[in-house]
Amino acid sequence: MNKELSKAERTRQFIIESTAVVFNKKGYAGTSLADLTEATGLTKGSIYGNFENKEEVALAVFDYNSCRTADMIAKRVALANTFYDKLMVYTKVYSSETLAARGGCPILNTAVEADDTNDLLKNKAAKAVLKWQKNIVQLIEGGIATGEFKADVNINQTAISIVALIEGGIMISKVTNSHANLEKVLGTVELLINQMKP
Amino acid sequence: MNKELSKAERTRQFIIESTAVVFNKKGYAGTSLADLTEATGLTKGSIYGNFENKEEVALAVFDYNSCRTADMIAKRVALANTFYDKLMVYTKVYSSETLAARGGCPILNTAVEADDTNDLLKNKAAKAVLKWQKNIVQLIEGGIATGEFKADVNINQTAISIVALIEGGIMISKVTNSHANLEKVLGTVELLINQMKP
DNA sequence: CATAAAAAATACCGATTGGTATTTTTTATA
DNA sequence: TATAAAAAATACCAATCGGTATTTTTTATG
Repeated sequence: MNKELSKAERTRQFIIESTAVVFNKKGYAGTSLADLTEATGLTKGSIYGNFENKEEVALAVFDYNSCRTADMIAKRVALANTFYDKLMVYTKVYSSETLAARGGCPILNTAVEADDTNDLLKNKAAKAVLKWQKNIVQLIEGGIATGEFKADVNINQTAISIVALIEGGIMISKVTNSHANLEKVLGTVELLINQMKP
Repeated sequence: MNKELSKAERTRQFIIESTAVVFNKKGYAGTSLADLTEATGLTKGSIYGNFENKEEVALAVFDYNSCRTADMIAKRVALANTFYDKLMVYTKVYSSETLAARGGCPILNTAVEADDTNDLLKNKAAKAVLKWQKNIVQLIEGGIATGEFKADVNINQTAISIVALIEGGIMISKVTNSHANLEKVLGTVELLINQMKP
């Protein structure tokens, strides 16, 4: 009786999901194997039966964490009718405080920790940033094609600046314990989007 | 013969300066005492004769790292004649790649690592962010007073957004190894500043 | 230059780190 | 339900962790 996934695959997924928050909060270096056994209720032997080492767990967890956010955004973007509304999804998603409870944005956390210490994690974070930027670029291009946005918009600069604002805003709001700060920054994201209108 | 500073004070400062980059690159959890002895050439006994523990070194290093940047900016701001030029200093300082060589912005690095793990470091990072924002607010207010900027500018939102853009831009450019990305983001900072003109 | 104080080095400590070899338990299938 | 394979637990490992007590060296001063 195959239940779609083998026992090993289910355990692997269970480990990833159970340790996703602790890795995002404590970082790769700050998370110990004891943290992993505590979060999962499993033993070291079991974890090492499913992963080669701590790094492999961290890499899988990053994929899980970043895909979680990306999938959620993609669904909301798909539901919006105009390219303007699709872009506005980003301000609404990050305005809700669900991300903070899970330790903030995994891209930001991983990028900042790994950029001088771990190339595999760094590359994953870099790809996630560029994919995000690319998605915004496509939404702007779509809006230009339909006439929602001006044709002379600086597409790449606007896209990367939206990402920078959101990530910077998350950092600021988390460290200052002030959601109001994030809302101000998201207000500027909205401003950038509105300025693209003809 | 007192040379201004006692031997202990000089050693303390030597430890701070010698470990400033390694702490900024590897983070608090990722930096071991072995890293500190290696960076200083001193022994553990010597380091612990001048600091109570690793945390106290990290706290002193954060102050040193953040003051270094803040002092450099303050000097450049003081030299600029208009409030517009004073604000533009931020885009020029972060455009130079000196920060990246030292592991990026210490405020960003510390805020992201410590926000869920170390309250003392987190509070220091938070204060540095708020002080930075306050400085920008004062420059905008100065510009409004002289008529350089419009009176109806959303001061706090603009100030916090400039900080968010720069910090987000640093994260993106470091993780993607692309200084061009930071320059695009700094272009948007310039845009925000220009939009305040009457 | 003798001497006391201060600073740095040495030599240690128990606890925890990431990781593995082996045994026990669980699972799936014939 | 017997059995073999797979998965999880146990028990262990050397190395490193942050930290300290003690000894040696350096420093400043009378």
